[in-house]
Amino acid sequence: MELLEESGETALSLRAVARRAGVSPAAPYRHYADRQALDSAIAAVGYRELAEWLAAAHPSPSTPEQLASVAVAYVQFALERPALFRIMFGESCDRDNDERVAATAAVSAYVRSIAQRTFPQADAEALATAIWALVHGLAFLYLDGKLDAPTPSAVADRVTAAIQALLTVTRPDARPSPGESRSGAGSPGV
Amino acid sequence: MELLEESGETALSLRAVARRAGVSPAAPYRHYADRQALDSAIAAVGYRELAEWLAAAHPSPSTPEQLASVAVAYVQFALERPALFRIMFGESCDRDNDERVAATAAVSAYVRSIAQRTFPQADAEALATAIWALVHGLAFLYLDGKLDAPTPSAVADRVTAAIQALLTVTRPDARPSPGESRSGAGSPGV
DNA sequence: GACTCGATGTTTACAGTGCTCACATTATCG
DNA sequence: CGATAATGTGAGCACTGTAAACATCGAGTC
Repeated sequence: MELLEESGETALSLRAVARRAGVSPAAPYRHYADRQALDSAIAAVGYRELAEWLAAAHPSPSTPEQLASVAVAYVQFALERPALFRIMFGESCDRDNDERVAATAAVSAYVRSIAQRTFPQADAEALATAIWALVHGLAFLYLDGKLDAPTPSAVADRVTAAIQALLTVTRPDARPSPGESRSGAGSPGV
Repeated sequence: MELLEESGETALSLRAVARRAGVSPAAPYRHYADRQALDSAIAAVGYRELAEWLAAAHPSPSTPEQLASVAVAYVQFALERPALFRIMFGESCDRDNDERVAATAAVSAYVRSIAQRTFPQADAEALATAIWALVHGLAFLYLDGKLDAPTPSAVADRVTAAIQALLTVTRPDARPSPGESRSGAGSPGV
């Protein structure tokens, strides 16, 4: 974890960990089966810290505004600890790691409870999935620079705006406009 | 690209590319400055293929249902070509790579045009961000096994359900309590 | 045609990595 | 106290990214 905070994810190696611990390069293999096991262990810790971080933003959100503040916290976590976040989510998950599955299940349950509390009338399962995905996607798009993140507060504003936008969209009683598709104007160019 | 499809992202190395090309280990350096440059080039191709893939799902969506079909396509792309998708989004983006920024800008514009067409009355910018994030998040959560993906059609169903759930949520009349800023004041450590 | 020069490829080399194995040390507990 | 499990060590292998010096080859010019 120290290495991650100091020098990012590329600096993380079993050998570097060994050096930091003042121990021979092979020693870590007594504690972690392989590199992936180390990653899983770190990720598990990360999930727990993420849960605490979110709870600190709001222990039990029950309004869209409170939900938004937790969403902002999620994105902030990703941006403040990018290396950790990438290890938590940017790799194929080792599904055999119990610690790891338990921790992610906890996050998942937490999101579901928020969804249920905030929108009791909705399909909680689907809504929870959607909310987690929305927030998770925002985090990654910012992390990858697909969305500009000039200042933390600008990010916070855009996150809340995005959530606001989705929640306030009223389903247009879809009568497809007779004129129909404005010629390929919106097709993906490139 | 061949290497990616055949053996996943871990099999991708400059040396492996050289071998595949029947050429010495140092030869690729005449074409790519370093490993990251190779990744960027691959990613740029990936963005273009993603754009085509989405356009194939629906050339210019203008209803929530059509939007959902494009969303499903996005997630499918991620699941069918995980290694490519991870290179496109799972690494810190090299912002100096022109090809790359252009391609992602195109995707971004594409999403915005969909948002605008489908929900003309909404804040297009924010909504586009939200939709992209939602879909992107779904893709990553599935990719990482945070959401179970038993069959492609089950995934498709859950993706549409998630979008449906978000779009049909009616906003409960919860007016922001006075004094609470909407940009997430109350979240820790900002 | 000879000649230059830029693009491309080759060789060799170095440092860092994951990982294994045989061996040493230490700690714990019966 | 001594057996035994836990932990650490060293050397070594195959692989990676990257660099530098050297070779080749092709297109265009005199």
